[in-house]
Amino acid sequence: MENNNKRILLVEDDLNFGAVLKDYLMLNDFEVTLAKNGMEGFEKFKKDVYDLCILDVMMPYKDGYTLAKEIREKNSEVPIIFLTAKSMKEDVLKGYKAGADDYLNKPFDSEVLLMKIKAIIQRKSADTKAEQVQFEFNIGKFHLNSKLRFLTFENEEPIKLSPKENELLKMLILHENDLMPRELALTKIWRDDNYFTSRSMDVYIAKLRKYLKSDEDVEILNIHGEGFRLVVKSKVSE
Amino acid sequence: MENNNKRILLVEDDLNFGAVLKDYLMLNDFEVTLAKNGMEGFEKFKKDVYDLCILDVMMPYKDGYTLAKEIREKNSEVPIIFLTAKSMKEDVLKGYKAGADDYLNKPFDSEVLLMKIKAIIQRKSADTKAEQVQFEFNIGKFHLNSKLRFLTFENEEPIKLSPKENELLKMLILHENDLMPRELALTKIWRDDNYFTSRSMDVYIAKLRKYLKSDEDVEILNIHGEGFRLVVKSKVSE
DNA sequence: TTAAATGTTAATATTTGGTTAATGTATTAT
DNA sequence: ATAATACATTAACCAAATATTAACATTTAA
Repeated sequence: MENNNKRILLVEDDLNFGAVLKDYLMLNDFEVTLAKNGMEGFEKFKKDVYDLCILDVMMPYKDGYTLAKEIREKNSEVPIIFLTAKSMKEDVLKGYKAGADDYLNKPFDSEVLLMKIKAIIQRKSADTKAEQVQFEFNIGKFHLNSKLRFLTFENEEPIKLSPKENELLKMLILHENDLMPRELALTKIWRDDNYFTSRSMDVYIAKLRKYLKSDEDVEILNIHGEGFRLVVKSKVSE
Repeated sequence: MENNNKRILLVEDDLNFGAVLKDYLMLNDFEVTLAKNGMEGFEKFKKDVYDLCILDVMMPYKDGYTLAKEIREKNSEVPIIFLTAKSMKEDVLKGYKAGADDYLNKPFDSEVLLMKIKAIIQRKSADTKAEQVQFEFNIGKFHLNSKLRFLTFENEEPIKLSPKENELLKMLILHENDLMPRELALTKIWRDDNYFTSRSMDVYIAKLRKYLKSDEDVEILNIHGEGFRLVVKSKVSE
């Protein structure tokens, strides 16, 4: 599996320790965002979607519990693990009350943390799946099921799309009649923007054009230097 | 909180400690069944439905891990908490691999245990409702009894399925005609998602395909990089 | 008119899946 | 205890699907 790695928000004021832990987690195929205090942590949390938060309890300005409460207010589902230096009962209870899923006393073993992370993400993953977004689209006489990666023209046999074909077509449809910037597709789908990925994308545009030929009202236009535009002509009935 | 009717299976060989813990839990409105060893624990587990299992790790005859694995084979959802005297890393890892939801080092604070119990039951109670119930399925000309792990084709002799075959087929059926994500099966059934478990799953898909060959309208399709899809063709009569 | 950008097809590389058999592991029967 | 068994995992090999790169043609904008 490539880009569907789980995203972790790590909030830890000890920069040294934070960096080491981040590296370790990244080695284990997680995408890690490191914030160095509660304030920054909350800003990052609001800006992105995470599968798990690991919060240090003892931090200046805003401690882990306060941060956890704020996070819970915005999102009641995301799993939270506390890192705490003290194994005081009060702290543990306070943590659970703030909505913790688990806690770990420092110093802890990294393998144990890894296991906890896996266990927690696993138990949550089912629910998270519910947040399925939109995956069915109509475009001209075509119908795209982007979950099963099927493109159907009228009543014909569905064409199977590859992951990249599917993602690209979906992104075009989401920008129907509007510019889909090159850069956007490259950074979101190819996760890199350089000469080669750009050429690769052009190859995929060619493939999509071939698929879409059956309906002459549907076309992918190029906007030189900017990106592409999926247009549907004569949208009479709708 | 109306934790009142939650049922807990407590397996603890130290009778004194077990009795005290049981009383404490009952004072907090749980229904508690106490078993004094792994054998008895498993018998009681089979006879009744529990919302949570608390297992001592160190027990004569059958230790907590072994018991947990047996429990997991019958029921992959019920939350399990381990009680362990040692805080050895190996034990903790072993526990998580056996499907633990949490563990506690003895001696522990009863309030902390209570918090954990509440946290775990709360997080599980949502999912548990939907699943768990149904165990008989029809798929094409087949009938699956996932409790007895029997797969029957028309009037022929039932095929006995292994636990993994059974779980996997059930999960496919629950997603009939839709995508069953690889990741879901791996995290739920294999409890880990890596190269080897993924290959293991492919082997099981091959086994299921062999079983399902008798009905040519039933097929397991692959969606490259995503997962599998169980389809039933020509669903004419309905 | 010329460099950069795009269109297109084909060749090549990489990743993922299908399948069978061998190996490992624990349980049950002898 | 040892053999038989059931089940699960790992290995090995091949095939299919997907992605990238190369090569060359065409278009666009300055």
